[in-house]
Amino acid sequence: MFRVRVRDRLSMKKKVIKYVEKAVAAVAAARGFADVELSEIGIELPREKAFGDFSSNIAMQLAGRWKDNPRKIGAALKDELDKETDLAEVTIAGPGFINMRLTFPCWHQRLQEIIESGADFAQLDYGQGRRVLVEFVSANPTGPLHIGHGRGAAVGDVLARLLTWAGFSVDREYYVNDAGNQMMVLGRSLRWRYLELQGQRQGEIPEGYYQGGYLLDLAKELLADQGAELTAANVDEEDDAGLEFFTKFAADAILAGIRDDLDLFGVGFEHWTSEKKFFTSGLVDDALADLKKKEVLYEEEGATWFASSRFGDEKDRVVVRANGVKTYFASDIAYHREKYERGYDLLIDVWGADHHGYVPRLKAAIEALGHEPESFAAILVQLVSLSRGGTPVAMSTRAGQFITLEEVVREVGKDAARYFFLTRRSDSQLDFDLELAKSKNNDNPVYYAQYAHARICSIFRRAEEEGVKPNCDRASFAASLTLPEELDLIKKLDNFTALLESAARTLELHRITYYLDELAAQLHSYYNRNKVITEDLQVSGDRLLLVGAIRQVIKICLTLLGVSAPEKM
RNA sequence: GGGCAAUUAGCUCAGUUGGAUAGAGUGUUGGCCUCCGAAGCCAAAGGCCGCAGGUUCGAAUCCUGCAUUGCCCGCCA
Repeated sequence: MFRVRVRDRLSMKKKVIKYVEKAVAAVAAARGFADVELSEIGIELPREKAFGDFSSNIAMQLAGRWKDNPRKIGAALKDELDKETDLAEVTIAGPGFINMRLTFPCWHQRLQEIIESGADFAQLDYGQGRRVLVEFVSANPTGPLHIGHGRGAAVGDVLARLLTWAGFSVDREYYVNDAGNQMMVLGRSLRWRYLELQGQRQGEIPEGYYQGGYLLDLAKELLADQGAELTAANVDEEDDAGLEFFTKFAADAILAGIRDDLDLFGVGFEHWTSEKKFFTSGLVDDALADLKKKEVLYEEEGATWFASSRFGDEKDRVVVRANGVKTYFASDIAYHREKYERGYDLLIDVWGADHHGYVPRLKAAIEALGHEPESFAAILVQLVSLSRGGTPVAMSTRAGQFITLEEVVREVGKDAARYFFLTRRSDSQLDFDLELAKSKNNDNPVYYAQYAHARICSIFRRAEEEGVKPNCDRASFAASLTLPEELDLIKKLDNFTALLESAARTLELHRITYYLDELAAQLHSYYNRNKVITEDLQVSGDRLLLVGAIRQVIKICLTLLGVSAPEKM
């Protein structure tokens, strides 16, 4: 495998931090202060453009420590900063903010770096090659994926894309919950449908069984394929000896359907891991033995408990029931233990938000096993409520009345569905309106960004017709880009690395869609105000550089989101 | 009863480590195509950042209490 080279050099912010650090060190030395905690230096993008490109509150921070007036300290720092040739202007404002403005050539050079980085721009070495396992969807193979699973799928997949981009080595994993009671119920439900088809059962399917119509379809399939081969033992409802056949048939078929749906949604997995494997291979026993060795298990009332409360959980949890059956939690401990053994440095689980109470106990287990609690993160994904043109659509998994992911993707398209799921932070509730997501010509947010991309492509097609080319001359590169909105656009592009780093650090994906939306808005606004292709060759050539760089970043964003970047719409 | 989270414009939501005059979309009202794509742009109106205290140069952001809402609290998975 080739190693991805980090092509982005310094973002402007990091450059400015260096200047400020240097100035602080100089002033500190002059005042006889030895060490200053330089990590505390904060550089911000001011809200008001008039304040400059960057601003620092360091003078106010130092004021307390040095027992001096912040504006005085600011003035001393300004004297140092004025020596930097990249800084066009340094001013002290308000209570002691230091506002800095960079020179035009400085920004033009930054644009050049961005363009030269090409499709790799803003790739980070934040992850430093550490191995991450993102586990998501992991829906029980008892029915088709619904829209809630779709959100989890989008979040997990984009998380994996983002972390890969940020320098981690990432694998995606689907944990197949193919052990336990619900699989028995699945088998019984299919068996009942099968018998119904043969006229041996009438009326409503019993309470507690899976009611969805997909089981009836499966039963038909089963009857057509191999119905004749089923023995009396297979269909004996008194004795579950033959149940395994139905369970396996249903689970395999449903899992295959799930794979197809995810494929349609643009989501693939490196690993599909079976829960059953953990019981049959003795991995659960190994994990429990490990915990026992660490002296965090005890017996009480016939059951075996894990002392999770010692690690911050609110109470201890049962791992082996009094009847000798190991709990789901026990297999989950074994599962996560095995993930670490496979060599992953960081585990990320994407769960439904109703599982939030489960986080402390799993974290406790991870800590008890000797791993850093920070090496595990659970991303909680809130429910999706579905509506159509403003009126809610009722959903009930048990009653089998729900809109499947497949239906949604076929109706609104992969791009719109994915984008919609990522416009809000994952732990806040989301209303998904089918009509809105489907609308192709007005209110749909996904088209806003795609349109910006297509629009730039259109400009380039036009430029080619007119024989105008981007300005590649190093001496005059981008030199005519001096409008405030042009500099704002370069700043926005410059800030992309910081944006991705914060998204990767916090695991918050909505930051990408917000950034993309803002960048597209700036582009549209610029386009409406200024013509890219003009009589002036230098201006046209420079503006093509700028919009070309914007197209590049929009495409990176869309790719990270798994959304297409069309050249025409 | 205990725990976790949330509360920002009519509605849906952003708001990096505490920073300067609080942001977007949508909705409402009014403008912009003889001009590179109007799936776009511009402007106006709209706020006790749930309430009350505290911390400090400075709070939507941190702390405490209260109110309201959602979720979780099984030897289920």
